[in-house]
Amino acid sequence: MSSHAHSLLERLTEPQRQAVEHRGTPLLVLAGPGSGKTRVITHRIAYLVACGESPSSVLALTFTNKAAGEMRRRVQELMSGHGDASRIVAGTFHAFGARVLRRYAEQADVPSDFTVLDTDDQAKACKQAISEAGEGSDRFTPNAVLSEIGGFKDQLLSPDAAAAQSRDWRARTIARIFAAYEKVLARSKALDFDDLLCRTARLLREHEEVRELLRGRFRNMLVDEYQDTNHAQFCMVHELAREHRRLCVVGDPDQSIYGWRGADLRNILQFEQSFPDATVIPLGENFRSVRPIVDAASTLIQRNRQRRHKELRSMRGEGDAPIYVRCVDERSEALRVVRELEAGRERGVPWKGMAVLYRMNSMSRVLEEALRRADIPHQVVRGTAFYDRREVRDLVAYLRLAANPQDELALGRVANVPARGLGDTSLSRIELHAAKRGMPLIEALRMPEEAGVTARAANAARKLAELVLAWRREAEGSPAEALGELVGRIARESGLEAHYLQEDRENADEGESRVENLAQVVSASSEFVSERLAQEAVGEEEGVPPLRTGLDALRAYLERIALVADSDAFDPENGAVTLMTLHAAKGLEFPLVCMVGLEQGSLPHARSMDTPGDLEEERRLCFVGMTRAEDRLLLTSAASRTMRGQPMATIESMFVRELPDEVVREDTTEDYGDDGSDGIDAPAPRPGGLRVGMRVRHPLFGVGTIEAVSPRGGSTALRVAFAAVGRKTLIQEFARLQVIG
DNA sequence: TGGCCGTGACTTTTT
DNA sequence: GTCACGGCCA
Repeated sequence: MSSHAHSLLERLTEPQRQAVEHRGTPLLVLAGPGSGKTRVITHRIAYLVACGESPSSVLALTFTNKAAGEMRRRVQELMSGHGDASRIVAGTFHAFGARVLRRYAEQADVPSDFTVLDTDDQAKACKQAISEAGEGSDRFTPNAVLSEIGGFKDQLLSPDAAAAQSRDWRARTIARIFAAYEKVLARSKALDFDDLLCRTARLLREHEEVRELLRGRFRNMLVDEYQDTNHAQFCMVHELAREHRRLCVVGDPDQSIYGWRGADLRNILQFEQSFPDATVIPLGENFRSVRPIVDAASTLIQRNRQRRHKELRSMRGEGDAPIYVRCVDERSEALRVVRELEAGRERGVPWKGMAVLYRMNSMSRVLEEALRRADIPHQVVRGTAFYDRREVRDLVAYLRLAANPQDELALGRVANVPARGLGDTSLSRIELHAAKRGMPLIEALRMPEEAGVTARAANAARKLAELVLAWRREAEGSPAEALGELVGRIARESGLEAHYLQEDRENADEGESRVENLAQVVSASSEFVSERLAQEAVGEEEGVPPLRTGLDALRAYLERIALVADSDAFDPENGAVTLMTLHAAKGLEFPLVCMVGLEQGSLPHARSMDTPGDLEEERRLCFVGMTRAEDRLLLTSAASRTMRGQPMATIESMFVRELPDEVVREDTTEDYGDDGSDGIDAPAPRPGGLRVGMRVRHPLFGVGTIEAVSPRGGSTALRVAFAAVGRKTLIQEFARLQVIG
């Protein structure tokens, strides 16, 4: 063994070392939270290479780009010159699938220059398919259909196969819509995210020569977050690894929280059935959290039936027990959180070491408001990422058109953005005409008269087609370096820039400017290209074709943004408290964590309370949240929570009762809204609770006396005489008045 | 064609 | 409460 290989085994615990060293049979590492999962994977890769395996024989699959990037970075560090880390293939399942499909496009029966649809286009394509199948979207909502189509794809079923196994009318209809959907995608030369997996799995299953080539190349496989794999991903892994069986998967069934997205827990629970001579190594030592936090989370998760037994032990020793508080309402809850964060700050925890977690994005609002009032710097990890914003997607749609003028979905999105007189009626007329004549839509746009549209629409259509084709020519004729200029030109000539400039002006308080976001796309594209060209110069990323023309660059950039969601935008270096959903928190850790909304209906969520399997997933979600905390964990619930504008009495989460007695139940009678400070956050009085003569406190005006109460429209107007500012008329529902005394 | 208004729906969302 | 979509009217 080389000394470098030897040194890699130092500073690992015994089970970690076993997992790194193990050879010869498939390996399942059951890695509890904070047990050094990433450490094991990265050390294992570096160790394999140090023992003489070629870096290019290593394939490491992850779910997120962030995880893949982190893995590459850490492996590189560990290898420190012992071998070429850049030849290791570490990427997401989807990116790997896309790469294989492009390479073996012919065998996979996909166009080699396919584009990848985002969720929005997927919905549009689905709508289109529903209507092409002759159904109304009243009976079949795109989202419901899409999730069934996703299910078919996950099971590697073709539309025909799906139709063949349909029992009733509804299933047969959905299979027909599925077939229509596949046609829409094919016309646009597009694949959706599920295609990247299922088509790769089918390619590997059906084409022995491709399978053998890839098996020969990737003789060392690793899979991260194995509990989140779906059936198609399992097939990809199984096809590649079942012969050489040099496979190491790492995961934790207790942290499987994506069942609703198709993750199949059986993949990890029944690993030994799929790979009969498998070895299993549990990692139960937790190096992240203090003992009472680990114990509380562990007690909770033991209620689940669908799990593999694993003792969790804190290696950090004693610390504060988690605290649970039942608050009056969500505002009071938010204030309790604020108090906790401020106390943490006083103990020396930096803001960035704190997180507030919730089940639903809609719960962030009240928290944001409270943190803003308390002047606590914070960032919300949003559901809608940069590339999800309207203006960005509009520009991206134009870019896609330039790359692929046949992209009907992109065209449909921006044909009339900004408004150019080419509305739905004319567009569908032209679409119909194109379909009849069997010509690409872009060609039909150039001769709109044939479709019989108004002169205004015809003019707009022709201009649009000419624009798109001109961009396309420029893309082909310009060097890759000039991508930024091309993107800038498209932003300008499409009219988007002027359009959003106008909108920015009218909407000064949008917070951030849409035009600025467009400019960000321009700079992001040009940064992307220079990065890629720099990599090419040093010969990194083998097997990826070099970028020559602007068109190559444009395609590569589009692929990147299709496959890179930007939860990657989460920046832990930012000196701010992080607000995010429990799902988004997976894989992260913070010294101080607040988890809000522990109520029946929120956690567990109302839609997941009735079936035992779903309920267990909710419990795992709670487990994941709790185990993010290193030193201190605050759990809260609100006795009353406003949902859909209505205040509703809530029932404490069943998970609270499942926690051990050691968890401190804090005094619940305390009202954080009535702490005598400025009264800003006092809960509003119940309607009708105010009477003439009452003394009240207003956040801005101070203390006063109610002089009159009168109904006005649907609300109640109050005349209040304030000591400091005199008489004011206030609307009761909006003025957060607090009754004194 | 396009804008405005009313209705309904509304977990989570690695790619 | 908020957002998105569909229908209706100018």
